[in-house]
Amino acid sequence: MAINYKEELNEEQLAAVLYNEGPSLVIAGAGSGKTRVLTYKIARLLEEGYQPWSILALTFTNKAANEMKSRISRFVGEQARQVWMGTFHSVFSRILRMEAERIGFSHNFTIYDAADSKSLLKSIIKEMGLDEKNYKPSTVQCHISNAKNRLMLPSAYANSPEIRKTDDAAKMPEVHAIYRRYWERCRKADAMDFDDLLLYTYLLFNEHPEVCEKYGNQFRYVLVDEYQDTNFAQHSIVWQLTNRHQRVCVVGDDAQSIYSFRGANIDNILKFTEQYEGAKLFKLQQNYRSTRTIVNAANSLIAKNSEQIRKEVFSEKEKGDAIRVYAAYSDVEEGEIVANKIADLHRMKQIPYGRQAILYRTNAQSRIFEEALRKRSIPCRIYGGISFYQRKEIKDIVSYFRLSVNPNDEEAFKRVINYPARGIGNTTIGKISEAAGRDGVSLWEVLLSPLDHGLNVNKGTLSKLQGFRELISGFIEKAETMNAYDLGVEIIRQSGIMNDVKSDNSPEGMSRQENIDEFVSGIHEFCATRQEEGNEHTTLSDFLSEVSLLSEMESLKGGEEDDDKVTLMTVHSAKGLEFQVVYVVGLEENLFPSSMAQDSFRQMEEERRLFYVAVTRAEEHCFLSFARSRFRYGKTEFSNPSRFLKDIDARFLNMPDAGIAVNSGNPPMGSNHGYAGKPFVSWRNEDDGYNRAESTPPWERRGATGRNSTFRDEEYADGGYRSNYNDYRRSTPYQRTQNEQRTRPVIPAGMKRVSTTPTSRTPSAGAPVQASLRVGQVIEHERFGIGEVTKVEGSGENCKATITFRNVGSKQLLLKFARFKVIG
DNA sequence: CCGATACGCATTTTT
DNA sequence: TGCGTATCGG
Repeated sequence: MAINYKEELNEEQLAAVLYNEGPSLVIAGAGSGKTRVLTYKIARLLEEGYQPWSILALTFTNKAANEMKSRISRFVGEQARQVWMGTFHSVFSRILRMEAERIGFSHNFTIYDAADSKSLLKSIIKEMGLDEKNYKPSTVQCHISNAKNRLMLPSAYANSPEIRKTDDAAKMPEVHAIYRRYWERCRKADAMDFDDLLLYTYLLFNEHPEVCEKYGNQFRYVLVDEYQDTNFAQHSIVWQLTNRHQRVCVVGDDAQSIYSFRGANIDNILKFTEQYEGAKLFKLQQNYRSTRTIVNAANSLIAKNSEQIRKEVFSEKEKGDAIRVYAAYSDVEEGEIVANKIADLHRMKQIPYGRQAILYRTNAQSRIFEEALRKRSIPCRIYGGISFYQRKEIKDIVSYFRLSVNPNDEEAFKRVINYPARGIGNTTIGKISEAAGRDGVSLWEVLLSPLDHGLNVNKGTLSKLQGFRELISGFIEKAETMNAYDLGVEIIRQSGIMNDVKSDNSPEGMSRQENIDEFVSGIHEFCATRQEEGNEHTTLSDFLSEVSLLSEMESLKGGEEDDDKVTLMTVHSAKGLEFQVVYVVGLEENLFPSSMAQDSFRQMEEERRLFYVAVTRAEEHCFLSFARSRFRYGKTEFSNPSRFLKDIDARFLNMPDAGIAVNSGNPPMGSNHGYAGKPFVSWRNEDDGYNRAESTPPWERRGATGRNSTFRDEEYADGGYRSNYNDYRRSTPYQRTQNEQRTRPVIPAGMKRVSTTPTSRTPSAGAPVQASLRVGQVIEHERFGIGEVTKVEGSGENCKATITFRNVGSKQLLLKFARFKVIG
């Protein structure tokens, strides 16, 4: 497919795409087509003759990687599959698995998630006899994580006077010792935590120059998305790979750096042109997303920050409405106001629920909005909460899997040795741990030869341990050859998990059962996909190495985007998204900006960037709101409107009329006579321009008197929307996932579902018509959707077709296994 | 080894 | 307040 770059890109985008004379930094303002530049640039490189596998494109999320992959495959077809594209963690874990032996790990090393590493730290703190009041696992974890992000090994940590001083001051002088032990324990367990994936990559490249050279040569061009979110380790690895050839392009927006609490270092992007001398700077400043008002408002806000790369983001879209600010008495009223507005826009302006989003600073705020929406029968989807793989029942199963692939995995071992209950209690586990620690071996090795390691337990216990050992040994043996799905099912049965869960008929038990079913389907689907792509065999190890870096079941989720629900999420998780209407709520001091940021300049600037991200998510309408009182930590707290409301130029705001506050600041505690319970907020008439707002926010004007509520006539004009009550599905906490309350996937007509229930797969189920597939035909695949056949190879059993799908890009499918129907 | 009760704590979280 | 963890009793 020929790409008309000139036609499809603006001047700056084009320049950034075409530039290939050295390193480049693309500063991409919000909504300025950053992903567009990256994808066109990769397409261009391929056109110029770069081999797909010589291009490395790094992102932070799987979602971003998948998105880019599918966009690129629309240009270049199946070549896109060979481009090295993925998250830092997934790309480098792939490399680490290939090179594991060089750094003392095995190919099958485990990846510890945050919970695993926290649990390990907890055990270590306990073993060391440290005061658990002073040494909170999460704090220690944070220190260690920071150290790793800065490429600091235990020895360097222990030898750094500054760090030791800080730790001493924090009453945690022994963190260096914990770190060292933690490091060793991970190695014994053949496990890496998330930070290790980066740190060990760095070490691998650093200690094995030939390996570094190998990959440096292979990746002739490296691109990085969201560079403002990189930490020092990531920055350093990119440098290791590119410092020789300097063919690197990083894209990001310093104004959207909101992850410093995770180690992101804004200096990486601010100082990029210093590190890469002569790097060319491109600025994408035209915003294609939002109205001029929204863009200008956001500009005026971010201008209040001091550290940033200068840029002027502009929009050529319509002017749009002023940003309205809603003042509410209470959190509950804030919820009602927003819910009413949503209903209003839905009814009066036909704005779908699915294009409206409520963004808040903290997850705790979601509940009020959820309830307000439910009262109005407005469907919503709440993001946040624990992800699928963090659920206990899933983690338990995954732990068995992990153990079957890597029996030295200490956390998995401890998790399942007595689940389901088999009479091996804490005392016994303690003895095993002790023996393992004493002899410097893994728990599993103690189990293999308990006598050699002086394990002192009674006969009964010993035989129980033998039982567990044999159970796992059986799995280990099978893991090498058996298919992941078959073995997975076997493990769930034989371990006793199946029985345990089946015996629980409580609602929670049923939910667990469903999750397990879904997980099993997921494994099945994973194997089926791999098979269709031509991989004969999928082992548990294959499954684990992909799945341990997924937070959701992204890989197998059918598009559920189509259902019309209001989105509720934190501002952090909204980064990268856009909505026609955005409500940024809870704009109060000590909430947004967070109370944690109050005494730090840098953190306050980050909060402001966070607010900037929130506002720039809006395409057409942006609403801001705050509540004067809020129920928090068991009592009602009063608060002041956020300083950020004053940071936006008043020209772009539509403030509530006078009379919000009796006085500026907090109403008298406990005696809110005069306005308690009354809806007092009055709004201006419909948005019609900027210039009415006054420079002093009304709540700061002294002596203003309240006009009584006129807001009902506008906000509660809710006519018909109570009728569809039944459409709304109540969400209960345990149904909440990172992605929503899930609904059963819809099975497209004419195709059999492969894996709703694992047992539903019969030999004949959905057998595809395979005889007559020709280039140019359009098919609908069960998972990948609609696509066009671009290539057919082989015949009969081995017939393999290349299909370019509209949404997921190009895939090679073995017709023997693929499930689809021909539609044109 | 599980359940009940008490205590203490409380952002954001791509991987 | 409300959850997750810690500890004790059966």
